[in-house]
Amino acid sequence: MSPDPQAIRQRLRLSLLDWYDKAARDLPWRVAPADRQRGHAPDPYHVWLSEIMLQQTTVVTVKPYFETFLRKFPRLEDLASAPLDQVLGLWAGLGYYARARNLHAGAKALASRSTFPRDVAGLLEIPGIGPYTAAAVAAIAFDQPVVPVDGNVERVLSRLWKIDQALPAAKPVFRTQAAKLADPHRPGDFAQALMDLGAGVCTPRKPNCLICPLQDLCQAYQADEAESYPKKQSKKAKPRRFGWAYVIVTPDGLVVRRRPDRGLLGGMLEIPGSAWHDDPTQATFAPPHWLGLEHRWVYGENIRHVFTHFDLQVCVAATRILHRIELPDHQVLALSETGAAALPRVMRKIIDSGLEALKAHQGG
DNA sequence: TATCCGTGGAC
DNA sequence: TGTCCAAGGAT
Repeated sequence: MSPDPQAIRQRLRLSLLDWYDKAARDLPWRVAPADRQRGHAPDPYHVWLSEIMLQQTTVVTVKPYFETFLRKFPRLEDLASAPLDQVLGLWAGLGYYARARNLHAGAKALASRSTFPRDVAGLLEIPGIGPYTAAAVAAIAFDQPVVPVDGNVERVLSRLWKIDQALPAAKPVFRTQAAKLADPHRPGDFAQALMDLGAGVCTPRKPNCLICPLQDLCQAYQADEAESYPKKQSKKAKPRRFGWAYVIVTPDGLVVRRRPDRGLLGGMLEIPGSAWHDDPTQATFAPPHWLGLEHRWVYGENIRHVFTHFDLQVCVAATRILHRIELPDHQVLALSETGAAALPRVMRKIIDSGLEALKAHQGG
């Protein structure tokens, strides 16, 4: 007699929700399962904001940013009416800066509506919300019976059903399997339970199968192959690129400029510098011509930084100039204001390197 | 479908 | 040092 798939899925839901009731993580954007069952609903704004921040980003990293955003923008309308540059400044360091621009556009779109969209179709119309986030918000904020499919859910499913097709090509398979699992009674908790399981038990490396509530259902565990799932397609090697950056300190502060609002570090501030070349011999010391030639440069520690699809190595030169300057396409940022500025991490590294070099050479 | 898009932590 | 990859979306 073959096992009934419906019955297996029902056992899975009960086991996972029972585990979640005891083991749910306490997260600032989450309503605890006990409170949820007493009728406490999460704030859709909080759920949406957290989900945007959590795209490809760990909980530990997101927490302080989430707290800061809620403090600065307690309501959706506060975020919608904020200047974009403030949003970029508060987002600085979190990465994937298109998310910050989409968050701001999304806030405007949401605030212009009479109600927060409650279903996947409505949510998909909001900038920055794709299939995963639409399902996550629909399930968590509104208890719609859908299952968001993220890396955690893919990993859990691949092991449960021992799915051999490789990601990302097999994503449709996972979405089909996930949809079958939707819990009709507690969709929001079920979605969060899957993610907690993936984050804390069914981890990429050394999964803790011995405490897993789904152990008796897991086909990969039974084959002693949990760690070899999910199957993934091999990735291309990352190239390394090279460039120069020029940290220029004037009496009023640092010379910076705004990057184009699309593409790498879109809309963020940067330190003037060369293009980033694949060929290191093309990255030569060539400070901005508008500075003139008589400047004395000091050299900071080279910076290395890892982007998604290339590694970057930047040589840092720094100089202090005694006169004020006005330049088209540049602005001067007071040193006291770099903290709140829209400076991505790589630029902060460059600034630190340059300022350190200037300090080391002072009076020397 | 494939590529582009940050950052930090674990191993 | 290298490698993986984390609650993905836009194009």
